[in-house]
Amino acid sequence: MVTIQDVARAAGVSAMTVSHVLNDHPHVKAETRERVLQAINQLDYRVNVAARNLRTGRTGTIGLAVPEVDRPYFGQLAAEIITAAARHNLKVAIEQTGASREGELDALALSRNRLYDGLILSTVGLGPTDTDLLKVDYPIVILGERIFDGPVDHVAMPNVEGARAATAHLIERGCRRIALVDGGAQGEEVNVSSLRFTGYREALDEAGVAFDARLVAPTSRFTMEGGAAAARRLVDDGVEFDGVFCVTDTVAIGVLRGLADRGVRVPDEVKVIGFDNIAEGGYTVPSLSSIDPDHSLMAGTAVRFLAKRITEKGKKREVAREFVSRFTVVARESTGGA
Amino acid sequence: MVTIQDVARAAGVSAMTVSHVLNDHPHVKAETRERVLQAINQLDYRVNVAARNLRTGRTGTIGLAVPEVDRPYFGQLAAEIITAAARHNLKVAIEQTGASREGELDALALSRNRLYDGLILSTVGLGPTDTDLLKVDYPIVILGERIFDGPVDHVAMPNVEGARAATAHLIERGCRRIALVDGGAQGEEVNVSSLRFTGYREALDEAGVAFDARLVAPTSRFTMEGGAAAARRLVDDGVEFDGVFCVTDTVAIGVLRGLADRGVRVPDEVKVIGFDNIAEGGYTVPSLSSIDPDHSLMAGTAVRFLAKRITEKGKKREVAREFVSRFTVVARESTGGA
DNA sequence: GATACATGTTTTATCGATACAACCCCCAAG
DNA sequence: CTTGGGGGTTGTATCGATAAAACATGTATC
Repeated sequence: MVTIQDVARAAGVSAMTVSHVLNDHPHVKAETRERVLQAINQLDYRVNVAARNLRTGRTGTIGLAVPEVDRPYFGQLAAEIITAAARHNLKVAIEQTGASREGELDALALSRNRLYDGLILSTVGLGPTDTDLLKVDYPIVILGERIFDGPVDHVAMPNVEGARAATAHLIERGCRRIALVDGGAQGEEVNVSSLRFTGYREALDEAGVAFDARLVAPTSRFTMEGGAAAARRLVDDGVEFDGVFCVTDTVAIGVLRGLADRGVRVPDEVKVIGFDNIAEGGYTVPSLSSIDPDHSLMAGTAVRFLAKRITEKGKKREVAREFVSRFTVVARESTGGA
Repeated sequence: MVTIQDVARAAGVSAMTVSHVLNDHPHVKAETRERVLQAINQLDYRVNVAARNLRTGRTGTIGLAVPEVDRPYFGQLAAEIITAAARHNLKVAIEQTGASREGELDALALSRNRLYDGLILSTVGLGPTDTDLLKVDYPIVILGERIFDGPVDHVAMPNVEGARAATAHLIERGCRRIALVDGGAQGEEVNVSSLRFTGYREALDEAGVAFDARLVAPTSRFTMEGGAAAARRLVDDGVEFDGVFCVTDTVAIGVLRGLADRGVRVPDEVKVIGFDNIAEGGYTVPSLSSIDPDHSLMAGTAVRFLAKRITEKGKKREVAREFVSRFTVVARESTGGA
C-alpha cells in the first residue's frame, strides 16, 4: 500500500506538497508539481479515501433510497440521479426501502451514521405526521410527492396537475366513464395515490362528468400484477367504462395486459393513460399514453439541491426549497394516438 | 459530533470497551455492556464510519458496475444484488459504464482507489484480451459472459446452452425459418452476442435446419428501439421467417412492437422468444417466452464469491472460481403458450 | 502455594490524509 | 536599511476508531 508519504519521499518534497498537488491548490511551482505527478504515476499511488474522509468529514457519496430499483420508474430515476451526481463528483449508493415506512426510516437512520454526505429519499410511506423525523441536521432531499410543508427540501412531481391533465386528455378523446386504477388512497393521507386521485376528481368536475365510486379500482402496490388484476376485476364486475387512468405506467402496463386477457380492445373500446412516461411505454402494444414529468429535470434538481446543502453545511439553516417539475402529455396509441 | 470517547466518559469505561461493545466482542461483562449501550442511546452516538474504515481497511461497501441501471435486466439484477449484499452487511454503490469498454475500465480504476471493498463488474465491453487488466490484487467478480479463462472469479449465464434451448423451443413449435436479432457479433470476440449466436447455430444444426445469413438482424445496442427497427427491417426486406430468437428480452419487446407496426401477428404468423426473463415479459401483449437464467441465484452467488474474497484478503491467491447458472425455458403466448 | 488460564478492561500506537500556521525567500515600497 | 507581502514549502497536530498487547482479577488444577 503506497501512501502519500512514499510519494513525498520519492519526489523529494513533503507530504503536504503532495496533498496540495492532489487537491489542485495554487502556490505549487510548476516544476514541483511535475515531479510529484511523476512520482504518483511511477508508484501507482491512489489516495486513501477513508483517510481523506476522516480528516475532511466528507465521504463523496450520497445515498439514494428508493422502494425498489427494479421498478422501471425508479430504475430510470436512479440512472438519471447517478448521472447528475457524477457532474458534482458524487457517487451514489442505493438503498431499497421496499416501499415501506420502516424501510424509509431505516434509510434515514443509516444516513445519520454519516456514511453518506446526504440523502435523496424517494418516499412513499412517510406522511405529514413524520415531518419531525426529517428535522435532522443532515442534508436530505425528498423526491416524490409533497409532504406537507416539511422542514426539508423537496422535489415534487406535478401530481395533481398531471393527473388532471391525463384525465382531461381521456375526456377530450371522448371518454365519459373513466376508471381509476390507483394505489388505494386511504383517508386523508397525502401520497402519490391520493394526490393523483384529487387530480382525477378535479378533471371530472371541470368537465361536468359525474364521479362513480364503482369505477375506482385499488391495487395494493404499484405493480404490473396489481394493474392486471384490477383491470380484470373491473371487466368481470360488469362495470361499464370507456377509459382508464392508471396511477403509474407500471400499473398501466398491467392494465393493458388485463384488458387483453378479457378481450377488451384498446383504444377502440377503452382508452388507457398512465403516469411517469417510462421508456417501456413507447413499446407496448398498443403503445401507452402518459404524463411525462421530466425525470431528468427532477433528478438534476434533486442532486443540485442536495449538493448545495452539502457545501453549505454548518451555515445557518436556510428555508426549505421546493421544486415542482413541469410536465407534458404524451399521446400514444392507447388513447388513439398523437 | 459525539465520539466514542464521549461515550466512554459517560459510561465510565475506556474507549476500547465501548469499541468492544460496538463490535460484539466477547469478554465484556453484561452489566458493563448495558451501561455502555445506555450511554450510546443517551448521547445518540453513531460510529464514524470513515474512522473505522481507515483503521480496519474496509469500507463495508461494494461497487456494482453495470451498463445502465435503467435497462430492466440490470435494474432487476441490481435489486437482487443489493438484497444479497445486505445479507453480508454490505452496501452497494452503483457505477454506470454506459456499456463501453472505457466505462468498464473506469470502474476498474475506481475500485483501485479503495473506495469499495470489492467490485462486481457486469461486463459487456471487455474481451479476452483484457484479462491482464483484471490481474489486480483486488476482489473482483465478473458477472455475465465467460471471459476466457480469466484470473478472476466469474458468474456466468448459460449463454450457449440457453440460446440453444430457446432456438430448439421455436423449432419444436414448428418454426423452420428462424431469425436472430442479436447485438452484432463481430469476428471472434467472445461476448453475449457471439455466445448466443453459437447456441442458435448449434440448435439449427442439431435439427438439420439450414442457416441463412439473411435471417440475422443485428442491432447496434441491446435496446427496445434496436429490436423494433430490426423487426421492421426484416419484414420490409421481404425475408420470410416464422420465428425470432432475440438476444435479450429488452430487444424482444422491441421486436414485438416492430412486428405489430407491420401488422405481423404473434404467435400465429411469427413466434418470438427472448432471453433473461425480465418481469415485463409476463405482461406484454402477447406475453413473452424467454430463457430464465435464475437471476436470484446468480446475484447471490456473485455476492458470495466477492464476500469470500474480501474476507480472505491477504491470504494466498486462490484459483479463480467459476459458476454457470442453470436455466429454464419459460413458454408464454409469444411462442404459443405453455 | 504456585501455575495456568479464562474473563474483563485499559494503554498505547497507528491507520493516511489534511487544516493550520509557521516558515523561508525574494522583491517592492518607503 | 527596514518593513510588508505574496509565492512556495513544510512541521505538527489531529480527525475517530481499533489492533495488539499488556494488565488486572478470579479460579481451577496439581
